[in-house]
Amino acid sequence: MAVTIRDVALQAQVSVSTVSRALSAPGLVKEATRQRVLDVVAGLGYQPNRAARSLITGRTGNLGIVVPDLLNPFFPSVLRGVQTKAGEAGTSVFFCDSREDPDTEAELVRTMAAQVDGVVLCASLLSDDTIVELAAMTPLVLINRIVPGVSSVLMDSASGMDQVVAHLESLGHEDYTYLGGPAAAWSNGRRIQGLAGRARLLGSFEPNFNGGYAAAEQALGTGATALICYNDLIALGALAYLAAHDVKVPEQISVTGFDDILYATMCSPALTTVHMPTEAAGEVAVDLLASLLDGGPAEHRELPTTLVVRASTTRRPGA
Amino acid sequence: MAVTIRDVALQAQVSVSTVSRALSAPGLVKEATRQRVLDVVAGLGYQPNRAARSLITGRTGNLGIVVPDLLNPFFPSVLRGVQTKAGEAGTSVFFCDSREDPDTEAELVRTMAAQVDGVVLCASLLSDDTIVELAAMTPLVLINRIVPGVSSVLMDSASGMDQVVAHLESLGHEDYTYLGGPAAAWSNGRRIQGLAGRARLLGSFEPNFNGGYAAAEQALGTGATALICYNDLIALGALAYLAAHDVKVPEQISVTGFDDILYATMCSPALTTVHMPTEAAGEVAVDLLASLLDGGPAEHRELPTTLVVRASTTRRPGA
DNA sequence: TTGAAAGCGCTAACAA
DNA sequence: TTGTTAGCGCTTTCAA
Repeated sequence: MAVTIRDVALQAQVSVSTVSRALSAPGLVKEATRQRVLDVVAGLGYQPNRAARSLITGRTGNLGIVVPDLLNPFFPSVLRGVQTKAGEAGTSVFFCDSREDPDTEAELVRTMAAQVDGVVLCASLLSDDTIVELAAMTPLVLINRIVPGVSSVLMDSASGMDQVVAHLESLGHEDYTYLGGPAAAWSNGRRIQGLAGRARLLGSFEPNFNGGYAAAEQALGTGATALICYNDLIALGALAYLAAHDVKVPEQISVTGFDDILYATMCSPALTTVHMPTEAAGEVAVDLLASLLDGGPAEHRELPTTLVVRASTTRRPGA
Repeated sequence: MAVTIRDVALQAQVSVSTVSRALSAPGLVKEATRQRVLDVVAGLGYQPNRAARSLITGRTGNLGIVVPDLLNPFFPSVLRGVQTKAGEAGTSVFFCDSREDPDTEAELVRTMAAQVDGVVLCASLLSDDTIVELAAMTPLVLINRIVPGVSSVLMDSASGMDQVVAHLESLGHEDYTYLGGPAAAWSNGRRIQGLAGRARLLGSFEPNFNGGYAAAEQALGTGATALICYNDLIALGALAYLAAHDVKVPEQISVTGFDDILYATMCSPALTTVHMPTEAAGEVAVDLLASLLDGGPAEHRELPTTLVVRASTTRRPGA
């Protein structure tokens, strides 16, 4: 077996409790003793057994994150933020992908709950009630979702959408269609709010490339001069459909996305979209979780979004 | 506190050992007893404490994966495969992103080692020696890397590269340039092997969009009629550079990628690239890890790659 | 087929 | 400032 706290105690000629304290409550040990212990620890390469520690403290030192779709670049970026912040605190992170399925999502959170100190739930498709129930089971922080009494961090969709519409109107557009995401997605509702009735609503579509391709097909008949998409993946799908049908973007029709994933810069035309501070959101979520674990109250943070104007939007044809 | 094994024992009127056996060694318990225990377990919603179990068995029921860059869509896809397979066995997965830094990578594996049953190391930038050392510390499975004595699963780059070159030659190309990835990346060496001296070598470049943009700038002077890129992200960067400088792809110059990330279908022109079975690789890695944990020997698996011809390649100009 | 009891490695009273 | 000791919740001998 690996080296235990007793080996360290023996070699440092102190009791196990002194070793334990030297490591986790340095203030309670005489400096000289502490140094001796630390030397032995380093020499032996001792690493405390997390299971044993966890058994006593009730803390695991782990946290979990569940996202709807790892293949949407939006989410790995959130993961990265979570890992960065958690890593600083020596916390490890479990991940899970619910594949856009609410039942799987709830199941995953329940499973995780047993082995983490808390979980970050991203773009949840669950009902408010289920979320509240889950939050009673384990410290929970929501990303891009608001449920009363549950901590959350929001990348402000409504304001982002507002910027999109303002941008299109400044270009003379008057008739635009919103290609909506999943009905169960809270962000979708939020974006529709941001539209404030100023757009024709279509959808719901799957929030991925194929969904966008299908969406564009439906949208083309509406006579809209601009397509506002639920997210970049849908926008990219729409772009592909339009290209395949010789509809020029942005000359004939403008297209906007949401999220500002890496691809939004790479595609052609580059996508006008709303930038979301994904990594920052992940980091803030970890902070909120930490404050929850310290016994703090549920908190809500809002992160600003910014419209990034690229090549997929231009003046309304004939305007 | 949560419900413990004693609560179950009490209510089922058996000893704790019987409960334990009913749960983890059903054969050793009379069927009727077992059923009674199971009923109580369900009724109470009992979940065994993993820390306590782990303390005794020495197994954590967790595994870890470290990848160089979560923002490269190639890796989330591997993650997904790992999670899928691990989830089936009730195993949870820790993830870490090394940000393309070998020191960080080694550090992450060492940290993980203490709290997982094994780790999957993806596209490692470490030296063979370090990897061997790590493998002595914890069960280890490599993805896209071969080190003698260490389990690994390979998506066959050399053959993929061979297909790329054969494809270009069938289109009449004679002069092509390879835009290389990181020198420390084993896959890069492997791909160069696959080229078998048939291409001009340029690089190394960062394996991302910016790297590709810079790479194309250098490559344009070489007079090559085709650019073979280390990965799709580099190819995408190259595409962007070429578009910005009015070089028509594929009319003036053909471009190929590697990995077949989702975006390779979405870009314009859609990218001719080598499809990598990423999710499958993740799943196989988990299998290999499991066999390692069962005391099996280090194994090596190779997964086939296939060239996917899309719109970014065509006949050599003037051919 | 079952139960009693001894720990796994650690932390946290409680004493000294 | 340090040591002694009693468990945390579970699995696994060993006996019955």
